[in-house]
Amino acid sequence: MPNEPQSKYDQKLVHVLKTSAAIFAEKGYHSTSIRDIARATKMSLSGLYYYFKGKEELLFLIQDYCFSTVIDDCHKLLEGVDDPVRRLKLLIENHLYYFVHNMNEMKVLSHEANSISGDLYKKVNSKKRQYVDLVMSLLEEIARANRVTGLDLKVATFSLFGMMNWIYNWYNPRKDVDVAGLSQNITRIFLSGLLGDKRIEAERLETGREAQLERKVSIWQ
Amino acid sequence: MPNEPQSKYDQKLVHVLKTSAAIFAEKGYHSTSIRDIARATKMSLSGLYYYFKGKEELLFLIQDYCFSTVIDDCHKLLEGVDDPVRRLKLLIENHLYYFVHNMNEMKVLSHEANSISGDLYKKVNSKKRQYVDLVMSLLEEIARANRVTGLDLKVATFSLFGMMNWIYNWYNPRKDVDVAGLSQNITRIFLSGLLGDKRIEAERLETGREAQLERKVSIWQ
DNA sequence: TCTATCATCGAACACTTGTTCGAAGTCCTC
DNA sequence: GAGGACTTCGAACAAGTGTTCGATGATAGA
Repeated sequence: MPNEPQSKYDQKLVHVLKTSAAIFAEKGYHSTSIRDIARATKMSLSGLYYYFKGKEELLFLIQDYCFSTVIDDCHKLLEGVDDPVRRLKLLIENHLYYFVHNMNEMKVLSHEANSISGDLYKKVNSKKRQYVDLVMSLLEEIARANRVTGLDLKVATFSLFGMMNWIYNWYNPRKDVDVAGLSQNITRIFLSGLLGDKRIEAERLETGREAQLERKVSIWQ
Repeated sequence: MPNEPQSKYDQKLVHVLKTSAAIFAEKGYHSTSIRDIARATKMSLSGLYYYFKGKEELLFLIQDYCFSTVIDDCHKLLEGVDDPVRRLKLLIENHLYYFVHNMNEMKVLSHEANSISGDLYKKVNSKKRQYVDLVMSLLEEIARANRVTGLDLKVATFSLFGMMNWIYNWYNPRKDVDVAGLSQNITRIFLSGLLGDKRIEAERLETGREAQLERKVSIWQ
């Protein structure tokens, strides 16, 4: 997508994408019809198809552009920073910053990850994998430097993504802490959780209680 | 749902619910047609409607029964345990235990939370609120007892749920750590994150870099 | 002013959707 | 084996879906 002097075409495309993202975020991708989007953008049904080949490409354009921005800015932000802890902090901050300021698009990116298929899915997902790898290697570095042992780094990585990406389910920018506060809190929990107390690591869970209660495995009994 | 000698009716209903949950988990609720379910259960389209009033009630039955089991067993497990930290550990363990052993149903519960509406939505959500309150009050207790300051407990609460509920996006029971390991890791990260290092709390994020890079607010520029 | 590209539209198509309804089949009890 | 409840089914319906197509404005460079 071009940068400086956005053409009339680009402006309108962005308008379509923004509006679509808002509706997708509210009703979900599959429950949104092209007619819904036509109504919201005040365009005709067929007129929309001038801007995308099909509904799935519409979803792709939102996801891809949104995610690309997050990643690109993340790399810019990390440039020249060597300390892995500092790098991680900046990554978290960047991620949450975009999440909060583009909740619709980020929700569509997170929640509709599997609503896309084929090559378009592959395209988004290869970027996603890169991003995950970046985080995981950062955690590895931090863990090694701080002699963290007995922690599964894949669990740690996706725990962090879970904390960050879950916010579209509860966060209300008007009622809750601001982005800075959100970022600080999550960073603090995760980072001191990562480096944290060996006492907690050592303590075993009392699996005894499980058997004691003869808990079902399947909820269906 | 009755317990001991399940009637033929109940057995078949459970079969329908389990099969539906599996398809919902794979394709998503809205992209699943009743015809898909008919095919998978080897029943006729209209025959299914003997077991539920409509597609939405089908989703409700899965979500409600699944969540009720998790909560009921959680309360049983916590009964007689006073130490809030121990209570939290057991809650996490219970939650993850059911998540891993009933991934389909728990994914449907998490991912299709907004695919349900009206009274059925209210019913599921009032339980959800109770469950969230239980966790939040547990965290409050722990934070007070350990003189944890400057931590937003709502952020902490939903960070925990994010860590736990996100697993349907990545966890593979055949490749990754087992439930016990998963539970230990997440408990360790969150708990030592909660009680954790004051140093991390004190450290301010370098918001300077933000301005330096004149990052956009909206990704659409 | 002519013209070629850009942008938009109404109408229609082929298809899938959730749901209903009346009629069968099946089972157990008397 | 008659009667009644429980269970299943085929066929149909009305509504909504994504997408296409040919035609019509708009725009701007020659």
